[in-house]
Amino acid sequence: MPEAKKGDPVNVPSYPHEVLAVVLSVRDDALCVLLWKRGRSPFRHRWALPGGGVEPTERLREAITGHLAAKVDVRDVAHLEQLATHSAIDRDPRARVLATAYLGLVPSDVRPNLPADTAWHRVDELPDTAFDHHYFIEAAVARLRAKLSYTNIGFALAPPEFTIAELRDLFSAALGYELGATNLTRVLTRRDVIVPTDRTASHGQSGGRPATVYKFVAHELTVTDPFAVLRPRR
Amino acid sequence: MPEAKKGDPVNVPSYPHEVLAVVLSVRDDALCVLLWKRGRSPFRHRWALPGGGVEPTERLREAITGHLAAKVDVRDVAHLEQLATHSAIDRDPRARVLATAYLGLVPSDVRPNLPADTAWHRVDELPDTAFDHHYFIEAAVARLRAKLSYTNIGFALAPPEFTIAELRDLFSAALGYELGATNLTRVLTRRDVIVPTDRTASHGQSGGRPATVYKFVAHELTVTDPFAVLRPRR
DNA sequence: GAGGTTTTCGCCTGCGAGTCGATAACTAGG
DNA sequence: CCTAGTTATCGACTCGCAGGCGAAAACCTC
Repeated sequence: MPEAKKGDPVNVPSYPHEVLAVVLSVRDDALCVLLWKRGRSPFRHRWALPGGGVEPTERLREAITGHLAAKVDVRDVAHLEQLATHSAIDRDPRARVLATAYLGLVPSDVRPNLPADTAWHRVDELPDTAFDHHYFIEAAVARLRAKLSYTNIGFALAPPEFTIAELRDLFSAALGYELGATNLTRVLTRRDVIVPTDRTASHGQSGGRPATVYKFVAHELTVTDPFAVLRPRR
Repeated sequence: MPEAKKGDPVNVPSYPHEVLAVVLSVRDDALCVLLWKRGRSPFRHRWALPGGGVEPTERLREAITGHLAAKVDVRDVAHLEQLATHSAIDRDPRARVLATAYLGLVPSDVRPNLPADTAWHRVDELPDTAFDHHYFIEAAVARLRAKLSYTNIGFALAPPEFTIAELRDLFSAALGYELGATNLTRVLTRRDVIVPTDRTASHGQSGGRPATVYKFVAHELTVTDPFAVLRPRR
């Protein structure tokens, strides 16, 4: 319970506050979310987002990073951004708890050792989830899909290096619909989001021309300016 | 202090939580934010965002709506959306206080009667602000400017009816740069964001052809799909 | 009705998205 | 070693929308 340090005391009400993470990743050609099966009431045996409380010395981002460490190696989370804060009075039947959710992304090539009660679930076949967690999941998926179109956020879903075919499959899985490899390549290279390396991959598949290996230019989020509309005159 | 109601108690720490509002509007051809001059320490005489605590019966949105009622007529706020939650340990020198900020928009034609300690400030000439409030303001301005390009959010800044010239001035002020009226009209009409009415405005100016009066089609936020990239194949 | 002012329309440019087919570059099997 | 099969990549094309400019329209005032 924090105490006033100096000046007039702060006179705003306090509430328990938790952080949650919607960790998304592409597994087996489908966009998946990391869920954890609750062992205790309420919502016993229902699937829930990983998360927990915030220590007095932690900021929200540090708190969710700490809670995730128990599930996946922290270095596996390639991107983490705040999503939203929910405040419905009865979102937790036990007491009023405010919740701030984060969106986390894990590249498709990392295969964290998950605890027994934790598993990936396809976002298009979600089980019943605990509390209001499905709202957070929907918001996270919508945000990811939107940002795939106008940012380089794909870097957080893809392996360090990949072929165009792999990237197309990755984007198709994340977006939920098929798309053409030709155009994907042109768009992402013209925007300087991806670049070809000088190597090729024999791909292990049944023959065929070896594919050029590509990589993302940056591993921090950059935005391709949203629209050509409403640009500065002249 | 809320108590456990049923099941195992919630065991996550509590923190004072406040809501803040970044209320933006175009005044005198400039994008402005509504600020309030603090009368007490800390940050005495510095400008701060309106806001306050959250009552146990209120959700965050209801709380900020209530606090805003003291400054502007609630019906004047044409759009309200959550921005972000800040959690820096010492963002308030008195105690640790979490803060959730909202973005509010007020049409340029409404002129609320402001209390004596409250005023509009141009966002390009901000005074020193209290706490971490300038971060919220920067985020709000960036969000508004981005959304002007790919949503119909202009409805919340514009009067119910307007001419193209007025709308161009409004967008120019909000975006911070000049733009052409021709293209603005075409883009917004093609997207069905604005429609012409059957009336014209003599405009009160020094002669000239009367301008067609336009209006926004919808008064709720709608999104023009973000990009043509990465569209479904076929 | 003449001159000035402002809006609006039509035509032009250009670029990026998207498609399709042709060609390149390999593997496997005779 | 040659051929058939497979996959990747490139080039040529279409199309729709952003953006600009100038001419014409529609008013006002004197």
